[in-house]
Amino acid sequence: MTESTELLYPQKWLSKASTGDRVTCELRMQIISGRIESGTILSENKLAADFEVSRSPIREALKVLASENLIRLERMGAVVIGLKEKEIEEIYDVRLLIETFVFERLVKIDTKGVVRELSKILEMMKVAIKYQDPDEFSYQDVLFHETIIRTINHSYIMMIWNNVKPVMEALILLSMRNRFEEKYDDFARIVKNHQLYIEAIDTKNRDLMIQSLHQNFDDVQGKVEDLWLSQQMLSKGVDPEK
Amino acid sequence: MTESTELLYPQKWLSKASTGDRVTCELRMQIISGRIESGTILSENKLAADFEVSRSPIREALKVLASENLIRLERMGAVVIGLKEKEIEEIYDVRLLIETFVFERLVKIDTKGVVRELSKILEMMKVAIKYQDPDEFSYQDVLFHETIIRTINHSYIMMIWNNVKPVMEALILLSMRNRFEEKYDDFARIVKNHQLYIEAIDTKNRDLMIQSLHQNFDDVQGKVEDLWLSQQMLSKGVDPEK
DNA sequence: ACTAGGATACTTGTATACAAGTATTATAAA
DNA sequence: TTTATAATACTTGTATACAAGTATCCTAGT
Repeated sequence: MTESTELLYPQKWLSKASTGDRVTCELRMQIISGRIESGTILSENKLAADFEVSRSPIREALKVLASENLIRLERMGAVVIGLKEKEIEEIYDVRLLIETFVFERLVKIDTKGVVRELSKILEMMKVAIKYQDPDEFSYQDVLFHETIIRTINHSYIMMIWNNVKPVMEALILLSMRNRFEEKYDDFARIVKNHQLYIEAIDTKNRDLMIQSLHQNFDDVQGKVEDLWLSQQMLSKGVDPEK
Repeated sequence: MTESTELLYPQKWLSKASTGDRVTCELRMQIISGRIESGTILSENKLAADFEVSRSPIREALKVLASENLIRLERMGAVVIGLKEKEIEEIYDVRLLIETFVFERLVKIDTKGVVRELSKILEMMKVAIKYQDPDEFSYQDVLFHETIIRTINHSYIMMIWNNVKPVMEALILLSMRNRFEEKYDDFARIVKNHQLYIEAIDTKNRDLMIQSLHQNFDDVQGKVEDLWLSQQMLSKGVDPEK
C-alpha cells in the first residue's frame, strides 16, 4: 500500500508532537473513519514501512490504540476492532457515566468560574462555525467537555476521560467535517444544546443537564451512520451492508 | 541503589510474562507500597540499570504506569505520584461508578450463570484463607469483581476496569498480606460481604448491592493507612507524618 | 565575590540489530 | 492424493546505537 492518500488528522495539532504521537493520531483516524477496515491485521513492520518510520513509534501507537479498544494485540499482528454501532453506544455510556458523576460534584461547588470559561469556549465555537472551520469547531467542542470534567479535580475520572477523549475527538472531527459540507444548519442546534448545558451547570439543574447531555449525544450519533456509509463507499466502492 | 531488596509482585503470576510486564508489575508494587516514595524522579537509564534490562521494557512500563496515574511523564524524568488518601478515594469512586453501572445491566439479564461462577470463586477464596495464602486470596478477590463486570459484555466499561484493575490488585495484595499476619479474623467479614454481593446479584436487590459494595470498600480502605505506616517505617525509618 | 559562558553529563525519542518463536509453504514420502 | 516434515518468511520482544535537546557544573573574566 503506497502512501498516496492524504492525512486525516489535523497537522497543525501536531506541531510539537513526537513521531509516535503522529502515528497514533493518524492511525486512530484511519481506523475510526473506516479507511482501515475492522478485521484488518496490522503488522508492525508493514506499518513502519507505510509510515516510513521505525518500529519504535509504531509499537507505541499500537499500545495506545489497544488501550483505547480500537485494536486488539495478538500473537501475530494487531487486529483492528474499529467503531461499530455497539462501540459508539458504549462510549456514550461512558461519557454519560463520567459527566453525570462530574455534575454531582459540580452542584456542590462554586461554578461561576467554569461557567464563564464555558461561555468563552462557546463563543469560540460560534466563530468556528462562522468561518466554516470544522476542525477548530471540534477542538472547542472537545475542550468544552474536558473543561467541565477538569473542574472537579478528580485524577481518576480524568484518567477515564483521557482514555476516551482521543476516540471522541476523532469521532466528532469526522462527523463535523461531514456536516459542514451538507447539514450546515445542524450547528445552530448544537450551539443551543451547549448553551443549555452551561445553563444547567449555572443553575445546577440536574434534569436540564441530563437532557442536554442526551441531546448532545444525539447530535453526534445521529449522523455517524451517514459518515460510515460515505467513508466506506469512498474506500471500497459499494456494498453498504455487514 | 543495588538490588538487594526482594520482589513484591508474585513471581508465579508472571510465568509467561514479558520483561516489560514484569517491570511494570514490580514498579507498580514498589510505588503503591511506598518503597518508592512519591515525588521521586525516575530515569529510564537508572531504572534499566537497576532492573538489569534495556530501556525498551522500562519505557513500556513507564507508559503504562503513567496511564494509571501512578507517575507523571515529564521532560526530564518521570515523577512518582503514588497513592495517597485522595487517590484511594478516587479509585473507590471509579469502582462504585463501574459496578453500579454494571448492576443496572445485570438486573435486566439472566444472572444464574454468573452467580454460580461467583460462588465458585468465593469457595476458592475460603480455601485461600484456610491455607493462609494472601496472594491467592487477592487473585480470587480481583477475579470476583472482574467476573461481575465481564458479564455485561461492555468493552468500554471493560476498558476502564483494565485501567484500574492493576492498581486495585496491588492495593488488595498489599492489604491482604498485611492482614494475614495481624488481623486474621477480618477475612470472615470479607467473605460474608462477598456472599452478600452474590445474593444481591441473585435476587437483583439494588440496595443490598450498594450496601455490600460500600462495606467491601471499607474492608480495604480501613486498613490502608496501617499499611502505609508499616511500609514507610520499613523503608525510611520513622517520621509517620506528612 | 559574582556573573557569563561553555563543557559535560545527563535526559528522551527514534532507528536498527538481534534473538526466539510461529505460521506458512513447499517438498518428499507413503 | 494425502500426510508429514523441513525450510522459509514472517511475527514480536529486547538490546543497543545514535541524535537532539536540556540541566548542571565548572571555569574564566570582570
